[in-house]
Amino acid sequence: MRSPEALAQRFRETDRKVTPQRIAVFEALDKGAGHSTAEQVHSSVAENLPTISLKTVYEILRELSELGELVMLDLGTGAVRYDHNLVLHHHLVCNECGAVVDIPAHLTDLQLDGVQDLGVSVSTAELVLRGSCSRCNTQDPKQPSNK
Amino acid sequence: MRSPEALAQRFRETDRKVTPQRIAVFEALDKGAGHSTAEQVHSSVAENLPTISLKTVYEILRELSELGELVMLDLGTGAVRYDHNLVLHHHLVCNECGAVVDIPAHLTDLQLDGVQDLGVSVSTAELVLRGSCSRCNTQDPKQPSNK
DNA sequence: AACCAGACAACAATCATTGTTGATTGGGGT
DNA sequence: ACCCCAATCAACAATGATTGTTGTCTGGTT
Ligand SMILES: [Mn+2]
Ligand SMILES: [Mn+2]
Ligand SMILES: [Zn+2]
Ligand SMILES: [Zn+2]
Repeated sequence: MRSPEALAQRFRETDRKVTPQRIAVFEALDKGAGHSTAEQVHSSVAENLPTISLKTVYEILRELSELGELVMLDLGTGAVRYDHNLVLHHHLVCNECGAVVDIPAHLTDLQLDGVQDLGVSVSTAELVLRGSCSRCNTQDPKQPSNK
Repeated sequence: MRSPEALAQRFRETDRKVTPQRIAVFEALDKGAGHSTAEQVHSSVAENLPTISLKTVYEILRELSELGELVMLDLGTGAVRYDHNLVLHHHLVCNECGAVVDIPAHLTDLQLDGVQDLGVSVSTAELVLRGSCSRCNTQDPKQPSNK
């Protein structure tokens, strides 16, 4: 994701209004950890903008992903995650605390040898690892960190 | 998945009854293409057993996956897919027709170089490719094949 | 034959997400 | 400063896959 200012400019350029709700969502995403759910974004924004509705948050998040400024991730955790990291990468979902960890693409050599022999053509490749994050790996388990 | 007979034996061994509904689901999975949804299994079984309820199908499928005889797959296609292929492998989801294609694990060199440097430990790695299946790749598009 | 797991109908409930409607507000171009 | 209309709001209803519930009945297994 780009800076809140860049997003505001993008919204103006595409004939969208830059409202306090949108600014607040831009900033929450910018400050946030990076794989928030819509509920989490709403909670975060509502600290300063108590009247914002969850519906509006959903709409802003959808617009951002339609503009390619945000990536919607379905990691099988129940709710969609919104990723502000636009660089190609993969993810690890912690089995203990549910945290989502970025796995840089260059750390995974993804050779698809002979896949084209199946007659298929591949446009995207998404790798989802499951295991333990560094927190749950180091510290004693069952510490409720982020979820 | 193993043969319907082996599953029946497994059910008897674990103090479950081998009912006509269970046998019918075993056989439908055995004959089926391999990545059916619960609805699809129900439709298939209902051809010969018109009175079977969708709820019962869900319960049998859940038992099979709890026993490790079936793999539940969430490929982001809306409904869970039940995979009777127990050998480690990956999947391609066709963007055109929605078909799910098995990608043998040996065709994908999955090197996770330096991932442990992040402090994480990996237990499973699931690769989901998106693109076109061989049918949609070869034939003219928009032919409604399997879904 | 008899017990009880399992199946059944017929629901209600869940949970994330989207849709609706009608009223209000405020951003931004003039 | 004004005005238009996009955007937001509340307050819901609806979606769709899946699970839960309850009370009844049936059929597998011993
Ligand atoms: Mn990420
Ligand atoms: Mn498969
Ligand atoms: Zn963790
Ligand atoms: Zn296809």
